[in-house]
This record gives sequence, C-alpha cells and structure tokens, in this order.
Amino acid sequence: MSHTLGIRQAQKQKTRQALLDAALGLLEEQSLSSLGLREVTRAVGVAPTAFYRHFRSTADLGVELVEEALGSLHPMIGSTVYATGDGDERITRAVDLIARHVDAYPAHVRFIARERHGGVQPVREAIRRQLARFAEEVKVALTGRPESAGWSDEDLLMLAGLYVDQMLMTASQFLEAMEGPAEERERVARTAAQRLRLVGIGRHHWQD
Amino acid sequence: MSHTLGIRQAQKQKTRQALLDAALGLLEEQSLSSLGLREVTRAVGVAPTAFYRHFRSTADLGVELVEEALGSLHPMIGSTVYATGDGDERITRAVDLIARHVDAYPAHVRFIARERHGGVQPVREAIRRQLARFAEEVKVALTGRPESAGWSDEDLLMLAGLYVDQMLMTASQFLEAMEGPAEERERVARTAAQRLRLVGIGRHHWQD
DNA sequence: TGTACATCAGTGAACGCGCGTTCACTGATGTAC
DNA sequence: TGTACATCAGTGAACGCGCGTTCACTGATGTAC
Repeated sequence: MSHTLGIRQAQKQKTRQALLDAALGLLEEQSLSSLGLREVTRAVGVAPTAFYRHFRSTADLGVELVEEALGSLHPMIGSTVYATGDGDERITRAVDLIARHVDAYPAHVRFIARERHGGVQPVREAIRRQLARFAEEVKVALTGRPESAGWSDEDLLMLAGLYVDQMLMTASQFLEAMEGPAEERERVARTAAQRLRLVGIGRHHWQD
Repeated sequence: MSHTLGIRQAQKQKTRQALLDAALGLLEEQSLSSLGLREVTRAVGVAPTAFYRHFRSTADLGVELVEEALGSLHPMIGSTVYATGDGDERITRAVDLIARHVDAYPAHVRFIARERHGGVQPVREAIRRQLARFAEEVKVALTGRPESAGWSDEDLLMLAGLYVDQMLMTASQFLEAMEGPAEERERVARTAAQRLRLVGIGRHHWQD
C-alpha cells in the first residue's frame, strides 16, 4: 500500500479505539450522561489525562460513538427496505437479519436506543441527524418501486421514517429479550413481522 | 372529610412531592443515571439527609416518577384508541390531544421517553411493565369493536402495542419540536396522522 | 547512514470540589391518661 | 383541658472517595540535513 500510517499515528488510533470500545462496554449499564472520563481510561489502562489527547469530553466521545454505531446499523436498513413488500418470506428474512445484527452488535444497538432520547444534547442531535439521513435514503429506495406510484414525496418519507423507527424498536426489543428464554425472542420476532405485514397492507391499499 | 391527614403526614407528603418535582425538573437536562441526591435536595432547599426519609436512592425515586408520569399519560391512551378507525377527523383529534398533553406535561413525556431505554434497570422495568399494562388495556378496548372480528388475540395485542408505541413516539417528536417554529410542530402532527391513517388502512384490510 | 533537533502521545502529581452515607441531634407533632 | 412521654421528619457535622482539569515532564517517533 502507498500510505502506511506512521508508528505514532497507528498507536494513537489504537488507543483511541480502545477508549471508544471501553466506553461502549461501560455504557451497557449506565447512560452517557453519567459516564466518567476516569472510568474509561481506567478500563483501558492509560492515565486519565491521556483522554484529552483524543476527546474534549465524554460528550464528544459519545458523538464519535454515534458515527460508529450507526455505521454498523446502515446495512440493516437496506434489508428492511427489501422486505417492504407484503411477501411473508421477505418479512421473516428482514426480521431475522435484525435479530442477527443485535446478536453481532448488541452494544451498538443499546447505545443508540439509549441515547436517542438521552440526556446529552449533542449526541441526541447526532443520532437524530443520522436517522434522518437513513430515512431519506429509504425514501429514495422506495421512490424507485412500482408500488410507490402516486405517492407524494412527503408520504414516502413518512413511510420511510416508520420503517426506520420500527427497525430500531424491533432491535431494541430483541436486545431486551436476549437474556430471556428463546420463546421470548420468538415472540418478539413474530410481533415485529406482523407489524411489518400490517404496514405493508396499509401501504398496498393507501390509494384506495 | 372523615380522615384528614395529620400535620406531620401532610408536611412529609409535601416534601416528598417537592423532591419528585425537583427531580423531574433536573431531568430535563440529564438522565436519571447521573442525577445526584444532593442536587435534588439542594433544589428543594432541604438537607441532603432528608432525602433518605422518603427514598432509598435516586433509582427508587425514579420508579415513583414512572408511576406519576404514566398516570398522567393514561388518559391519552383512550383518545388514541378512539381514533383507531380510519376517520380523518378522529385521527386529527387524537394527534391534537397528544400535542396538548405534551404541552401540559412536557417533563413527564421527556422522562418516560428518556428512561424507557435508559441506564437504570429498575426504572426501565417499571416503564416496561406499565406500558405492557397500557397495551393490554388497549387490546381489550379493541376486542370490543366490530372491526376486530376475526382477529386473533395475539394480533390485537400486536396492534395495541403499535398504537402505544406510536403515541409515545409522536409525543416525543412533539417535545423535540416544542422549541422550534410552529411549522415544525405542524409537520410532526401531519406525519403522525398519516402514520395512523396507514395503520388504520392496514387494519381494515387485515383479513383480505 | 548518522546526527541533531522537533514533535507529541502518554505520564504522574497535585488541586479543589461535590458526592453518598453515617450518626447523634432537635423540636414540632402525636398519643395516652 | 392539661401533662408527660413517644414518635419521627428534618438537621448539620463529619467521613472517605473519586471526580475533571492543570501542568510540567518524558521518551519514543519523526524530520531535516
């Protein structure tokens, strides 16, 4: 490769990522608004003052976590759009993909669900912005579909937002059900699928 | 009245309510997980130790706030169920009632939205339980309707949960839009109404 | 390749501060007679 | 109604502790020649 990172830069990135990972771990049991800078550095094993080489504050770190977490959620969006039609198999598949994502990145899902309405304004704002981008993206994808003929731009955005919100809500319910029995997870999956079916039917008869 | 509270009891209740109110106020800018006991007593004007005469911890106080906040939300539920049909005027009216509730009790709405996925487990659990009760109630109300003929109990609960979630999400969006321009609030109202319409249509054609 | 200097990620001591919790207390309210 | 004692909501001092932030530092890495 043409541009290898210097040793110094590489080490700095590594520490930075370690701080982000440690913070995400600590946030499983508390909110960002109570996360302490010393907690994070202690978990990583660096001096508290090292924190300032990477972030101005824990709120700043939180904004970075938003980018990371919603980056990982991005692929999930496409699959939900794909399941937008009324086909039962496609819906089941989309719900299954959400479940897999929650299994793979539980901390990301928890972080977004928790801080979306959390106590740290810049983080809330960052999440809001990114989710608006997602909804816009879904809207564009929906616009290309034949079923969307006759839909106003505003209504397509409404539908897109509904899909994004449902996706997040389902992910969060899977998360809650993770420690519980398998049947609870099945119940969540079934309910989520029925919700998507209902929305699909509503969509199909929207123009009647 | 036959049973007046003693002076002592009355004063205790007053202090207790003052602590709850002060906490709710402080929670507009942070999460429960970072709320300090001393902050709360300072805001009320009592000694920090007085806190222990009423609550074991801020988490305990949070659970009490859940009861209070969801008690105030309860009436809103009925109106949403009422708007369950596809009539546009009824939907508009339900959305308007949600907006009025947010105007009247912004702190309650914010608290529930924030702590529903927040960092304090007992509070999360209390909210989950109460919302499940609400959904059950809505389900029972829906069961009595002629449009519900042929619906399984499970699907009615799915629908009820969807209404409850939509109601909360709409309330939270109104809250975000409160500081902004009036047109933003109108946009939220319009989108919420269209979502309810979509769900209504899906409901209507569920059996096709 | 080697040398001399610059950069800068991470250190460690120090600071003032507010935290949650304990404890023995006070004095108004409640109760028994 | 009056008196003597019990209750208990709220007090205030004290504690040990971890917090965020500052500062001058160190020593490995980077750069210029």
